[in-house]
Amino acid sequence: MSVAELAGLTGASEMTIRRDLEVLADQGVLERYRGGASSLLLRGEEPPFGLRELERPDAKRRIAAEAASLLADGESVVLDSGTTCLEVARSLADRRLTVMPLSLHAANALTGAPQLKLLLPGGEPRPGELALTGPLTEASLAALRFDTAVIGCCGLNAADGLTAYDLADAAVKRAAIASARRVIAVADAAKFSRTALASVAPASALDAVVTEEGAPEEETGALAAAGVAVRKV
Amino acid sequence: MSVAELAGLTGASEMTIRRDLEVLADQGVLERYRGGASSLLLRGEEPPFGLRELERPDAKRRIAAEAASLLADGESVVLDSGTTCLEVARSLADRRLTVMPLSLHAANALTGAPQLKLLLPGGEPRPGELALTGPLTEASLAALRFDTAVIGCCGLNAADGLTAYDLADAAVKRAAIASARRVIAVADAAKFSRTALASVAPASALDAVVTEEGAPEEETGALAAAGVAVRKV
DNA sequence: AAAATTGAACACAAGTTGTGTGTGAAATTC
DNA sequence: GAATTTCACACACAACTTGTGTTCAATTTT
Repeated sequence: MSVAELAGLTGASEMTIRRDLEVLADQGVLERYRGGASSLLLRGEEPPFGLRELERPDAKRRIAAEAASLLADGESVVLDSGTTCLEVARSLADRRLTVMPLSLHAANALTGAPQLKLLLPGGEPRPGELALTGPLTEASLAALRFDTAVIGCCGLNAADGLTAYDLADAAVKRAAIASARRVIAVADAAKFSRTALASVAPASALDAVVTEEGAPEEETGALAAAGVAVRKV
Repeated sequence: MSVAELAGLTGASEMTIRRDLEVLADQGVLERYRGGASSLLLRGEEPPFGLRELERPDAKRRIAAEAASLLADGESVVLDSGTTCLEVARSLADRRLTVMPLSLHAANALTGAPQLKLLLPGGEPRPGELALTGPLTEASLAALRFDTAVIGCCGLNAADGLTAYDLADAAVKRAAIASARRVIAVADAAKFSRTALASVAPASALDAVVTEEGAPEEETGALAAAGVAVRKV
């Protein structure tokens, strides 16, 4: 895509296009070259956090509210990384809970929550995503036992189970699931038609899935048949 | 202090005073009652983070830059909590280092640093301060060995050593010092005339102190006599 | 019951952010 | 090496956000 082409398509000036491309290049979304830029996504990779957060915010908010309603006051919760789980964090701000978020985005959303006991795992924040990963994270999780784990994912279906794009992320999710008595997965409709590289857990490891009305019947039916409580909002 | 009194002193309207008082009350700086508010500081306690960050930012920046210059590329550094250390974090953003910040403020300042390897300890972020404390933090530190620790403090002098207001904080500082080969303290001039509740370490535990020109001669001299390299900027 | 205080709604000013234009410098192409 | 394109800086301008003041009804206090 050339700068002139983008300017023509958007109606913005070339200067604006250049400025925006520079920001996106810094985010790692695209590669800049003289006269234009080429996308670095689209190759089965995950779009960057900033872009994903703009996708269907209303659906995520509804799913998050429903997941939050499944938590009882006083519970201890481990909260996964990702945009949907960040929304869950936001809807937990006024609750009385013990929460361990697995990303700095969620942690920042929860600092200042008056009644919430916030607990951070150690680890290395992945650039952009700010998901905490690595041996420190896994060690922190291994040392604790939570009432509930709220897990996000990149792909989810009965056949492949819960999958993630990033191997380090998948290991953390697995550790979170292992250290929780109850596992709730949050997933919008698009997740059911996707399977990512890293396998996290079979569908049978989940106690409940919160999704939306648009989720394909055959997939949610198969999950229900596997003993997972499916809630559509 | 009554609302009308404050409005008279500042020249602002009562509505503005009320709004500002509400913010400060949320921060825990003061207690609101009908007709006015009373300060919760001034009792030898530490003013809240937001206020401290506005105090002498230029001096902190100079001290931070000097401390940063003492670090060599490639080093592993544990970086304490507090406003001065937050400034150190900012001046580390373009360096090639491994950094473990002990507060979420510093962590947020360093996400996005391209060449920096960021490592987070676990722990509970103290409200406002966002300093990570507790057994998880101490365990994370105990498992690691750093080249250098950059430590802030509430009070520092040759007689009482390095002191902090918060007991949990002091324990974390002690753990950070114990897991580093070299210890650099950063302290503006005011710290030398103050001794806080919790004792962290004797002055002899420090390898270097970075402070400013206004620091009292007798104190810096006593530190130098104890074998501490003192740098004034 | 009367007085004082408060919070909400609206209007307004100031500061911030994003955008466009013009210019000269730098890089690429022929 | 000259011509052309692309880029980056500077400034001007508009849209938006933020903070402030006013008014007014509701609440609390005396």
